[in-house]
Amino acid sequence: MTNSGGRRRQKVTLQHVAEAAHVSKATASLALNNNPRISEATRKRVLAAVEALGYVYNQRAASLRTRRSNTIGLIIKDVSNPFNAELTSGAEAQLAEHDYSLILATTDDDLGKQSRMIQTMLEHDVDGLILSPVAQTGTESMRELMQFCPLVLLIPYYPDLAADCVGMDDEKGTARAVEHLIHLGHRRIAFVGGYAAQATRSRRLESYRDTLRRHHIAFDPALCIASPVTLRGGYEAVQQLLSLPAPPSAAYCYSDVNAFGLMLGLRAAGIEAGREFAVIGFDDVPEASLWHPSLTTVSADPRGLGEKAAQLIHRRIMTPDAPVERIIMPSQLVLRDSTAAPEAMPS
Amino acid sequence: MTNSGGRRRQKVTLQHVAEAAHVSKATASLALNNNPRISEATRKRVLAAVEALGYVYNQRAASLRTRRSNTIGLIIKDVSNPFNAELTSGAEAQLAEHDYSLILATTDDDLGKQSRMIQTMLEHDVDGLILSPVAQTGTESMRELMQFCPLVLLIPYYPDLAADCVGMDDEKGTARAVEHLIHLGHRRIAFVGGYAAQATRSRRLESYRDTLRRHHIAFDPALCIASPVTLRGGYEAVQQLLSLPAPPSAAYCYSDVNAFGLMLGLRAAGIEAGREFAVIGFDDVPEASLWHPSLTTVSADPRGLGEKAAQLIHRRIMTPDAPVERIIMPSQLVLRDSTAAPEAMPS
DNA sequence: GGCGAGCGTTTAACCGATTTACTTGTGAGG
DNA sequence: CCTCACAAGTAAATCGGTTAAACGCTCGCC
Repeated sequence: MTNSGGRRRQKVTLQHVAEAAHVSKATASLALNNNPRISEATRKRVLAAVEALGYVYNQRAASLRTRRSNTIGLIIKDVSNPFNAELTSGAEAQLAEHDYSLILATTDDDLGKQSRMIQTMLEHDVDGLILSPVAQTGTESMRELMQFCPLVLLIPYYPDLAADCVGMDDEKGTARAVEHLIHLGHRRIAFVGGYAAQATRSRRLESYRDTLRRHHIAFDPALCIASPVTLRGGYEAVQQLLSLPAPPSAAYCYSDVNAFGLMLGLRAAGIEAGREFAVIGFDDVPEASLWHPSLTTVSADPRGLGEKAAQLIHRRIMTPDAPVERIIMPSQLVLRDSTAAPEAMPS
Repeated sequence: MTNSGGRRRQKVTLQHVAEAAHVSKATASLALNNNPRISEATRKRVLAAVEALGYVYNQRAASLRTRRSNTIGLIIKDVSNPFNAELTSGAEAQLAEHDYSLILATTDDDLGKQSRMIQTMLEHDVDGLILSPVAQTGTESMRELMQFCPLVLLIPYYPDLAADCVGMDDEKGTARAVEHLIHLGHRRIAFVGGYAAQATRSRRLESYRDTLRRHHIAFDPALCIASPVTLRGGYEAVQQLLSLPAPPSAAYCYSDVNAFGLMLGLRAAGIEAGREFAVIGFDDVPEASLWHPSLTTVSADPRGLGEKAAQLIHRRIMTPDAPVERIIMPSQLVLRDSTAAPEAMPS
């Protein structure tokens, strides 16, 4: 048990295969690519040589000539968030269908790191890039990036940019959620979770305010709490909300994760989510239906998002001049047990 | 807004840079690599040309000559599982430190897909491969793979294989968990979750049986329930367990996810986890401490695992003849509120 | 004044595939 | 018997970098 490195097997190239099959390198290449000009007998010999020598095709060498690397870059903020994990999973699976490999990089929501990762992807010569841009990303830098490589954005809100993109319907989803709470009789509705700088959050917040306004309910900044998109973020919001002079009777959360945290926080405070305090999330992760009480949430289908992005980038590569596609995945409100009419409405 | 494809920018090569800087291609290359033989003045000119032309380095072309692709493959079963998502996140971050990019592939726990993904990784000429092998993977196929590319296994149980590997201490972790339950007075302890074919599960199950034996408690197969590693898996186990003639008073779960599902199932059945029924998980995902009641669990540090795997593969690449390293990450039992002495012991 | 050392740069081979254009061999047709 | 078409295979250029070896120049030294 001395070492596992030992002598690595010396690489077998197409040249070796060709020699073993008594043909030229060109013939070997054509044979492997099923070119009809190569006779069946010869092809068989080549394949036999491949097998005998244990040849492995060198994608990188080929790509130098073919100018296709068969890789797609995916740049997101953070894989450990379940929403992104699902998205990644969907993208990877879909790309594998078309024989693309996925190169993954994360930005930690940092603009500098994002630049570096984009640069790395370009150096690796990816055939396309799927990017979930960090909040401060400028339209201009995206426009420039598009000159270098096909691009799909995981956010549908660069109106001035002729880029394919896919995202979910934050506005409608939010409006439905907030309206549902209003119809139940809630008047003091908190908005919980997400960083202030997040574009997605701004849109949802905007829609939340609009919806309140349409129903003649005043917007109260004190009910609006930013936090990391984690359980803890939601958990800690509870204390802030409950210590208000006029605490809310319901909360619309930036993500399911925040909503779960909020519910745990409520429970710790002796408040039963559902009957005593209504909670709505966003994402509809698998946990939502099993939680107790089950979570009313806006369904966002992250896996579908990833798959769609993969399809878009593939299409863009195949037909570079196709019209821009901006896909807004419909979001729908899934009613469950975490929302009920308010029992005692504070204020 | 007709299309986003348009004319892609024509690629600038080192040759163009060299011409613009009035030097040879070789000089340009050396300059970019900070070779001390190039004068500062020349280097400046080259860098200026790079800037002016918007040159992007072509990693793939370079790798053909250097034989280093600066990519590492990571093959796991499924990214959407939070444990794997954390692991991936840790590996990606650690690899980025050393300027490696991560190529990600998933197997869905399917041997055939695993073979194809390994093949793809080899074709992409990854510098190293981190693999979480599916259950049926044979030692021999791993040994063969090692001849092609440095390998780190995410499972520490191929005793006959001189491969680097990293995993967690399933035995000790399990033993501590089960002993804790026994010390609390539990005698009927269920083992919940995981597929029967999973090697990791077998080891934990074995350790569970050993521990029971050491404490003179008979093993009861009826208390042992296999399930998918999902919330639902744990949830559904509850019904089976409660319908037994002699139901258990505690459960040791294959993963936190299963434990959460089990607790939800208990609640649905009107049983309070913690006081009435003790639950222990495995993994210590972030949710564990915030759950209600908070979950006693074996801490496994998936992110640390990913980081460690990344370090191992990097070391193996740097020093191919280093001795084999088998790292068993210590697992510790984190005591929280989901385990308490049994109130009413059935049977 | 001739020689060797050292510096900065260049030439050209090389990595491992693909692909274009060319060659060779065979058989049909006139 | 000659030509031509066609089928099967090959030589060589190519992709965009890296790198060993060579090259010209200046300088110091004996």
